[in-house]
Amino acid sequence: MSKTFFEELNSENVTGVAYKNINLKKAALAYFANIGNATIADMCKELNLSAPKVTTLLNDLIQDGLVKDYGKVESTGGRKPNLYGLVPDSAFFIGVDIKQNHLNLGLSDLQKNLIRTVEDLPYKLDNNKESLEQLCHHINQFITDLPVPREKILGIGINLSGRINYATGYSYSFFHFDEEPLSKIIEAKIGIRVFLENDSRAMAYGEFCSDSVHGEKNVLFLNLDHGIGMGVLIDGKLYYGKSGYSGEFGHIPLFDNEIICHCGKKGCLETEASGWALVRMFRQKLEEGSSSLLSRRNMQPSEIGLQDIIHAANHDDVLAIELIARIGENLGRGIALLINIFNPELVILGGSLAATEDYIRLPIKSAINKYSLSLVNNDTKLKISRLGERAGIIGACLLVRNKVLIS
Amino acid sequence: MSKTFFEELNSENVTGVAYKNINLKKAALAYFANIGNATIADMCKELNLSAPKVTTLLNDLIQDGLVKDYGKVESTGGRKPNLYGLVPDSAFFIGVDIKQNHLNLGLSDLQKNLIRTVEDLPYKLDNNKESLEQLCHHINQFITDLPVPREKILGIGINLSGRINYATGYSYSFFHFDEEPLSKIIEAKIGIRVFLENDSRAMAYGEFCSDSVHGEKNVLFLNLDHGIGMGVLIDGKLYYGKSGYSGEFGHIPLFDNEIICHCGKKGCLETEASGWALVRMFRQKLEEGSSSLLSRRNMQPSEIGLQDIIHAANHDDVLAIELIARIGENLGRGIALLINIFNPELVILGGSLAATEDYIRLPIKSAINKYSLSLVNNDTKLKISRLGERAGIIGACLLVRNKVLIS
DNA sequence: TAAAGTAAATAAATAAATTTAAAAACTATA
DNA sequence: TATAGTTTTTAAATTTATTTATTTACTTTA
Repeated sequence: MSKTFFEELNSENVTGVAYKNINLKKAALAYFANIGNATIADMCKELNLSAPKVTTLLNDLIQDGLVKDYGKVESTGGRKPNLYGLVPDSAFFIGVDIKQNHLNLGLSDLQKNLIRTVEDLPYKLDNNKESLEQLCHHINQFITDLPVPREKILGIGINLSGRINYATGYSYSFFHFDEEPLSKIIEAKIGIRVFLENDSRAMAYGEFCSDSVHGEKNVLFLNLDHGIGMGVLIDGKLYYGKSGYSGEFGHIPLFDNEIICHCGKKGCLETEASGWALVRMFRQKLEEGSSSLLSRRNMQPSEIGLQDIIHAANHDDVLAIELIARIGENLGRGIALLINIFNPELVILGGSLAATEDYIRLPIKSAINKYSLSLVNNDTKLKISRLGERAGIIGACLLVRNKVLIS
Repeated sequence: MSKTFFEELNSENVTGVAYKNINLKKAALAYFANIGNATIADMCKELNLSAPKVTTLLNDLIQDGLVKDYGKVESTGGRKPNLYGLVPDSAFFIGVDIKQNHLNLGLSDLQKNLIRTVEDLPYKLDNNKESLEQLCHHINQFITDLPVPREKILGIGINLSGRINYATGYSYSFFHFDEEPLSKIIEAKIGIRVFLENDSRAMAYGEFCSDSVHGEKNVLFLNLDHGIGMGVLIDGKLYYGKSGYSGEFGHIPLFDNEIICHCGKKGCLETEASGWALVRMFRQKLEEGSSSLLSRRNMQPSEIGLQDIIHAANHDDVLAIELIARIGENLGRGIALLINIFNPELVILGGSLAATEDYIRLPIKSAINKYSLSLVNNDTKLKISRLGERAGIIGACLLVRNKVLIS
């Protein structure tokens, strides 16, 4: 029943009143999707329709199985209105967050509820066909294990790092073997619509939809991990740029050094302000004889990873805290620049480094004050991500939901 | 007649069918404003309405005096359609572009035609009440000299450099004497609605509406003058940020020098890549004994201004060309960063330095290639402004037109 | 506890839009 | 040059949405 509805939703060559009705249905669904449940009166205001029209519209959507009557709700005097909203289990979405060394998978329903997650599933992201095969296998396994019929899953959102052209479904940094776009290749193997997204942008979207954001329309999200990624919300919408490559904040030429970045250039922000840089600095300090919780545990410098340093900092390791402050200061200079350019209401720090909270936030904050115009930076709040590691799967699910439901 | 219409346009507390009709009128006007003239069939497609409805809508607008029938036009076989469009002289807009040492004024009609301009009117922009008084006087004089009745002028757009809060009408860098917003103060003295805008953003808008831009939706405009300003077009709309302070590209901390910028900070892009920087470098070179067209004309280093250097470069002065190339290289590093962040389709170079054309464009281009990711910068075209000095008044007029007509 | 007041939902009446059909204006081809 | 084919425009018919009025449901106050 609902399947025919989603077909109808994307049908072409519909004109006149039929077209308008489809659009009204979309608008109603989008409203429910964004706002949650609503009364007929709410919908009248939102959609500029009369009560009888909204009533028939809702009845149609109830017939389609997408909307249901949630019963009466309190009123400010007078007859209690009925509340209507989406039927949570009428449709589902899958989010896949591909990290360097593991996979996070999640399932959300129509009402944004995260029903099930599988986190830290061991998986090695390599740029070869076996790795891609493995990925599809994991996704398929996840789906077959779900207590949800396959046909109710309307789409899969996959987050991948590097250059992704969201619109065409091409990935340029990973799995770019064929003529066909990567999204189509995975789609063929799984049999459900696939949407690729840049990992940082997906995390950003997850965060934007969370309660970190209250009505702010211009927000920057920074994914502070080994690399530095960014997602930009402008006017309440994700910003892509021409081909979806926007937000390459990690590779802006901000330093005058001789360190070669992963991108092949010199002087990138990532060479002085990323997780890679932190690991490099940390190892170097140890080799120079500095002491740390980690060295006292007899770890070799070359064995030490980013997670170890973050963990050490959160256990009051002075060297880790010092170096994170240095990273933060460098990063803050970069963020100052973003604030001058974007005049955002809010900057959210996410990714694994954000777990060090004020150890990274405060140096960033003071660098922002130092390097950006005060009238401008007074406008901007600086927060730590609420969702942490989960931002990725949540964002992936919500993006697919949006794609299918709203646009 | 048309006056009552614009009142109706902004009337509140209108609901139901009356509200919808006002919205349709707005949509029709916006369509004409953006696209130009159109046939009934075009409007049907655009507004998703039936032919009879569009006919009555157009008749209403014709009654209001805003739209007229432009007669028949060629067809692809079959009956020739009638073309409808805005009545050019049913409404007018004034644009005022305030420069450091002069004023440009312009009048445009409803059809975007620039009817009259007064350029290079001597005026000294100082941050005091006399200067503000002078400004109002000039504007008033311009208006009384016009062959257009005052009541047909629906608004005045004023471009000012520095921090402008477009929404509230406050200017923070100039004329910030009173509690009241500057726009209201000028409005009171002239008796016509006033809209303030940041100068670079207004120029950007002028350029975006010109034929430099063909369907590109994500465009950056750089105002290369004494300072460096930027206007950003995102998804076809001007980007403001939280309070309208976005685009402070000149004050990003990109250099590690000891030069104090106008903003009070060190290391700003403006200290190494602006008109001010060019003048400083040029004077220094002369003092160090370098030779130039200008020194051979017996000009003292301290007398030399930006225009002189631009003029010299365009007359093949080697020193000027060399230093402009250096400025261009520094600027290019900044633009590379913007390209990484925005992935724009187009970057337009405007402002007085853009008049040196390839002398500035080519060094910028090569720095972009050097400092930004190639997959990203391959997406971006780099053009010199078409409108030159006029971008300001055109942008100011068009912004007011937009404000009154569309939003 | 009844009556007055308020808001939501529904029904009937009315207004407004779309559809369908027909007329008008033009092009292309036999 | 007449006729068939197109496309626009207008007119009439029909559908659809809005208004207005009424009923239902509940709150508040006398």
